[in-house]
Amino acid sequence: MSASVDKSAYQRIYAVVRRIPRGRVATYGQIAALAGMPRHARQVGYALAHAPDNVELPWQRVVNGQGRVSLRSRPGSDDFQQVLLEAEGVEFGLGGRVSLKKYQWTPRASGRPARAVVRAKAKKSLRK
DNA sequence: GCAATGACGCTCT
DNA sequence: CAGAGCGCCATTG
Repeated sequence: MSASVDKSAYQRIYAVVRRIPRGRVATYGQIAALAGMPRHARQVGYALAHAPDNVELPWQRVVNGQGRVSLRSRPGSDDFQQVLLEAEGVEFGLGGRVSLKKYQWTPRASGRPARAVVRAKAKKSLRK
């Protein structure tokens, strides 16, 4: 019950992550925005860290805003995630970087990253 | 209740 | 394009 303050919030994040199609990646901020918390990118990572393994959760498709695989407290896992993504068709750059411009997932699926839309959403929630 | 931490993001240099 | 700094916010000790 420690992490179950508001199960809906975490469940929301998991639902969004589960929604990511294969061969595509999403950023923490994007997931947070889609989950209803624009500025809670960090919390998304926290939620995934506490994510139960009894449910299918493609956390591997979640990367940071730099298109890089976030390092975890456990070494070696970063490589594992990259391998999984490569197996899905996602190509990494030399610095282990992915072209979000090509692989970032978009709920609208217009063929092109609707980052502007996501940004507008976040802006809407910006404090006045 | 306060202090420290963390699978992050954005801006400036 | 890459590296470093500051900001945000919930969870944990």
